[in-house]
Amino acid sequence: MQEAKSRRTQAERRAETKRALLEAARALIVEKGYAETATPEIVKVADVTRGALYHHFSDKADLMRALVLEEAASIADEINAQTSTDQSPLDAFMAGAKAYFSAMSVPGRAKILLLEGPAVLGLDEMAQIDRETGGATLLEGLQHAARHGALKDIPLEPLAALLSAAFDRAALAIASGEDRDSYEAATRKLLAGVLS
Amino acid sequence: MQEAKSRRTQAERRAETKRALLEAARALIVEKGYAETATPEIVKVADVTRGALYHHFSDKADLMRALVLEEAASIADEINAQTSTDQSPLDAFMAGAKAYFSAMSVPGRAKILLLEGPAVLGLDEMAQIDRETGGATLLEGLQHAARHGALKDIPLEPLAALLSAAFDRAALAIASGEDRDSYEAATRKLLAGVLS
DNA sequence: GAAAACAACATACAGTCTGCATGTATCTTT
DNA sequence: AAAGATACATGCAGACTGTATGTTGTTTTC
Repeated sequence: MQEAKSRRTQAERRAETKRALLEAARALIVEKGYAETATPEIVKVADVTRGALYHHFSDKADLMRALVLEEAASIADEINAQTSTDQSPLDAFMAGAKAYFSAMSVPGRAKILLLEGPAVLGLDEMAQIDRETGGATLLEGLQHAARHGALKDIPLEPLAALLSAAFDRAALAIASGEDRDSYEAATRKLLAGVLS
Repeated sequence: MQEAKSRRTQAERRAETKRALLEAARALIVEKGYAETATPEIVKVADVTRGALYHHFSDKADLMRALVLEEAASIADEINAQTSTDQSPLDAFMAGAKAYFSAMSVPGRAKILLLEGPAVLGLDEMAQIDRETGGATLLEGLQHAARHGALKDIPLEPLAALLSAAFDRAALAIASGEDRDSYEAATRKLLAGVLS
């Protein structure tokens, strides 16, 4: 029987401090924003030193990047878990939208992914993360609908981008405490119009 | 005849240094972003001292606020200048959207108003500025359309928010060099669907 | 099962930035 | 023209970031 703290394997040490750092950073950044959250404060909450932070992350933005990647992966997982059986195109889209809104309703997630993330990492890198994490679902849905006759002569990628922006806005509003049903109704109206 | 530099009135002095600061800040922030633009650099380009900056603006964010207000006012002016004669609802919306895209195409403006602004001032303050500057046009258009029968049982404010987000995204894409016609076509599709 | 090698931290420091406090020049008022 | 106000200049304190260097804990090698 070995003591509680000693004799940890290196992998365990790594994982534990990284976890502590990510959780501390998440809480502080959600509360006060990235720019107002200083690294001395993060490591104080995480109960490690700044040396550990800069050992695991190349700089403060890199820590933010790790946070964004985690949240993006969680979103993708939660949406994939809600495997929608095949329905009408509109219902399929709305099911996806609702799953997205639910996943984005996890406290702090919308702020990290839709506000602080783009500000810190830039739109380009956020778009790339979105793509790699599984963000092309919307475009694929539109392409599928287009193959069945609808959306003639409409450029699909721009349309997907616009719809995505609208969904993000809805998610942000819902996360901010606005009435969920209203935003879902507006979302449905938007989708129904596009698919008509 | 008085010398070129001396004998300026206080109002002139104020206006000139404020202008120099705003222009220097604008150029640097557009180029490198707000966080990466330091006040020593701004005053160097503006050819004044940091004392002048902090005399005219309460802090760095306040300078950014002034920049945002200027750009927002310019946008409003440019859109109002394009007084659209009364047309069909869809055409009226599209005329407004195109005017918005044009106004947002001024170099740097989209970055200031849609990226850096929200990051520095927060979404709430940006929304307030938008409202005060004349951003309710979209909602008014929807309300007008609703009075003529369309949009039954659809919550208009959320819908306006979603459309606004889509427009912003289109403006950002166009400002980033994406194909303007494609985004206008997608915008039209979105609007046509909503108004159908 | 030591000792060497390595990974995971801890500490100290240099450079920079922000905001303020205090000093000086320029303009306005009387 | 003197007094007051306004516009700016300079200097400083505190804080923060990133790095360089030192130390502790873990794994590997013989």
